[in-house]
This record gives sequence, structure tokens and C-alpha cells, in this order.
Amino acid sequence: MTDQLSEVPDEGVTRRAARSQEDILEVATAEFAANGYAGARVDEIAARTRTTKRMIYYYFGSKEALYLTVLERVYAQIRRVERGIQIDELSPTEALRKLAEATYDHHTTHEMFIQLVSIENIHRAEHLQQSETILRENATAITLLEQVIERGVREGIFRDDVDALDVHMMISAYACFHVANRHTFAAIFKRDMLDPALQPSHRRLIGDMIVATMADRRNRRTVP
Amino acid sequence: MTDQLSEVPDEGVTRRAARSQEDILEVATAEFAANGYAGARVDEIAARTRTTKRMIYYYFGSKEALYLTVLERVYAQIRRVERGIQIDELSPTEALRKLAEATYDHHTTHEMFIQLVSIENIHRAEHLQQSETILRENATAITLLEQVIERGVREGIFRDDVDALDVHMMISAYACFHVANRHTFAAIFKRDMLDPALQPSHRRLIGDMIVATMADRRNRRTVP
DNA sequence: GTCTATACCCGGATAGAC
DNA sequence: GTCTATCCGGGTATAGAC
Repeated sequence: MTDQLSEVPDEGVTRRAARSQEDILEVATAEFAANGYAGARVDEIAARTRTTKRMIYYYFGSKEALYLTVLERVYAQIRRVERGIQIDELSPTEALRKLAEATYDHHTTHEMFIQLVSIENIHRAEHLQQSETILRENATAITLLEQVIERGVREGIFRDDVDALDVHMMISAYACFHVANRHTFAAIFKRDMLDPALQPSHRRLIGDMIVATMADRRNRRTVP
Repeated sequence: MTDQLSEVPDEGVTRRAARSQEDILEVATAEFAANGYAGARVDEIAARTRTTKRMIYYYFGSKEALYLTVLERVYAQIRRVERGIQIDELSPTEALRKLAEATYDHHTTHEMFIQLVSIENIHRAEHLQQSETILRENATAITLLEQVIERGVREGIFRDDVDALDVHMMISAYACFHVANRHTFAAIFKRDMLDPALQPSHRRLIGDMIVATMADRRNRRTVP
């Protein structure tokens, strides 16, 4: 979580203060992700920062507001990744595989994001619903997927009874599960889903899965 | 979570006491699932039971021990479902679909189980690892899947580079996601994944997905 | 086994000086 | 903006009568 999460500092705030807020957010992200909302300790965040607890309340107002800022920061991060995906030159099949792999790559390298999403779901997305930014911006992720699927259906190579949200659901489910359920899975089955040795095959499998499902001839509208 | 979760009461405990402990566990399951481990309140559990807070500590010793009992109870429940699945008469393809649908059915009707698994993952499965029962018994879920896949590979209709744990992972990922990420998904994309109107198609989709992936001819060892 | 009352501590939030 | 010190609610856990 060190990559490009910085926000533009407010005008009236000194460079040092902005830096300090960044530090707090960095540490808070780790603390919330590791312990959940109620389990996270503001004391602990302060202890791991160069600032004090008093300053955290000065900057962010409350534990909940701090958590919300953390949430918006990690959602902004995945938005940037999504916007960077280029699929112009690819066939619908290749594009689908690339989108699936990009999601797999993001989630497997951003464990804290997945943990925060899990935590947010435990709390019925009550905080997320307070953030107009996330709700407005992050839904756009599927427009790319919509275009790819529409093209594939038009070309007669994709089934037409599964929409973009369904595909997004399948991709996210697979990619999330590797990270979100890593520990219970490893405890019961003795296999670490994030073992680097397994990642290439898991990365291929998500592409296979999505492509095979969408191209399944038994469900295709137009049989060639 | 009203179905058959009862444990056999200890010998020295009266019928009334056993019933009281069942009540506590029922309510505790809901409380932990809804608020996470740290967010759950023993006061609240006591308030929603006919017993008192003092009795909860008398019966279970600590909040953590209570949570562990809750966890073992829901894992015992899914074990019973898994053991009840019959696939003797089915082809490998049909068996795979049936197993996928059974998992989908269980998870979508046991929201609290999925929430508790999420919570447990937030805490790096530290509690789950203390339960020899869960670790010993729940790994057996894949033996059925192993047999089906071995048969399918032998008959040349399944690819042979995806093992039973991988398939279990795909099935669980899909089924878990519907429940675990329901709220963030609904908030962002305005679609409730557990909407009863969508369930038949989602139920078909998980079967299609698993069957298509395993039968994908481009990855099959023996091309017919 | 079941109750009431309470000890004790921890954590979020704030006061107020500089 | 930054610090130290502190309040105070509430949460886990227990004492002790019946």
C-alpha cells in the first residue's frame, strides 16, 4: 500500500502537515485492515506514527471519519488501476482474459484493500454508503466489461444471457476469495492460496474460467 | 440458523441448563456475525436471552471461548450438509454441477456462517486453529470432489491440470462472494446478489462455470 | 444454578497550555 | 499545529448472596 495513494494536500495546510496526515492514513489502513473497525485502536495508530492521538482527532475528527478516509483512499487506488487497463487491440476473448488477470493481479497484491472490503461488508456497507465519491466513481468499472461483452455477443462467440455485472461478480469472487479467505482455507486444507509458486496457474485458471463460461457453446445464442 | 445445530448436552447438566446454553449460542451466533468479534457485546447477548451475563461467563468462561463454540457449531452444521450429498448415480459432469449447486444453496441460506468465516479471516484464523475438531473434520469435504474429478479425468472429459482443491476454491469463491460481499456490491452496483428473482440464474451459472472450466476442450488432456 | 452489584481496565474523545 | 494529562462511558470479568 505504498504506491500512489497520496491525496493533494489542502491549500492552507503546510507540507509537513500533509505529510503527517499521509503517515497517519498509511498506518490507519494497516491497523483497520488487520483488526477490523471495532478492533482497531487509535492509540496504536498514534504509537506507530510520528504524531500523537490528539493530532489524529485534530485532523480527522473521529475514529469513524478516519476509517472513512482510509476506505476512500483504497477505493481510489483500485479506480486508478481500472482506468489504466488497455484492451483496444484485443479480441473479446483476449480482452476478457486480460480483465480477469488484471483483477487477480490487483487483489493479490492489495491484501489490505480486500480486508477492508470484508470489514465493510460485516458492517453492511454502512460507511461506504456515506461516501458519494466511492458510490459515484467505482461503478464505472463495469463499462469496459460491458463493451467487451456486447462485442462478443454481437460476434456470436459469447453467450448472451450473462451480463457484465455477472461477469464482474465471477471475476471478483475468484480474485477476492484468494485473499479474503486465505487464512481459513490454509488452516483447513493446508494450502496457501497466495503461495507464489501457485500464482501463475491460478492466474491462468481465472482466465480459463471466465472465457470457458462465456464461450460455452451449450449456452451460446448463435451456434456457428 | 435454526436447523439442527443442537449439541448433545453434557451428562451432569440439567435439561433446562442445556436449553439455556443453546439459547445463548443461538443469540451469540447472530451477535458475532453481525458485529465482528470485537464489535460483539456480551451485554447484548445476555439482554436477548432469558439468562444473564453472569451465566454466560459461568457456562463458557470468556468471550473468546464463547466465540469459539459458536464457530465450531456453524462448521459442524456445514459438515452435516456436505455428508448428506448423494452423487452415486451421476456422471462426473452432473456430479460436479450438483456439488456446486449444493454449496451455492448452503451458503446463500446460511449468511451467518459466511459472515463468521469472514470475521475469522480478518483475525487470520487464529481462533479456528485452536479447534482440532474443525481442522480435523472439515477437510474431508474435498474427498467427494476428488473422486468425481478423478473419474472425469479418467474418462477423458475433464482437464487434468486442475485438482480438487482448485475446484473447491472456485465453487466456494463464487458461493461465498454472493453472501460475503453482498452489501458493498449492492451499494456500488445497485444489485442485490441475493435477490430471490436472480437466484435461479445464479444457481445455473455456478454449475455452467465449473462444468465449462473443467470440460474446456482447449485444456483437456485427451481430445475425443 | 441463578441473581444483583460491582471491580477494574481500556479506549475514544477532549481540555488547555505553549 | 503540537504536546501532556485526563475524563468518562462502557465492556469484560468477578464477588458473593441465595
